[in-house]
Amino acid sequence: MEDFTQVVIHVIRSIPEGKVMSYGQIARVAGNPRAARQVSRILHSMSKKYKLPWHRVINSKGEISLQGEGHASQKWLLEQEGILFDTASKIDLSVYQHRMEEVM
DNA sequence: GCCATGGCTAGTA
DNA sequence: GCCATGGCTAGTA
Repeated sequence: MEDFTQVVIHVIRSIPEGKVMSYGQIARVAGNPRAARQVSRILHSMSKKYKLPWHRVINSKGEISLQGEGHASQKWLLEQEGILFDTASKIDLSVYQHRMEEVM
């Protein structure tokens, strides 16, 4: 596995319960600000294998990016951790975003 | 080639 | 709503 992927996985694992990070933010912390889509790719293909808290990753607008069934289960999981959604089904990032220093 | 993005602009109200 | 962005897994041979 490549370095960048390794770091992204580490960062995702470090998101505490009840907090979220955005794809772009994770990419930034991992040292490549332009690799947001990469983060989505990693989540898509490696969440199971590496037991990632995939549901704690949302987009920069505070929305769940997944569509359909995935959307519902992600929302449910986040609510179990005490995260509140507004009427537009969005999360207040100023409250729930996990702040983190750059890694490596 | 795939991906679960993000940020900026035009164009409307 | 458009489009530039970029690192590389999974699954087959």
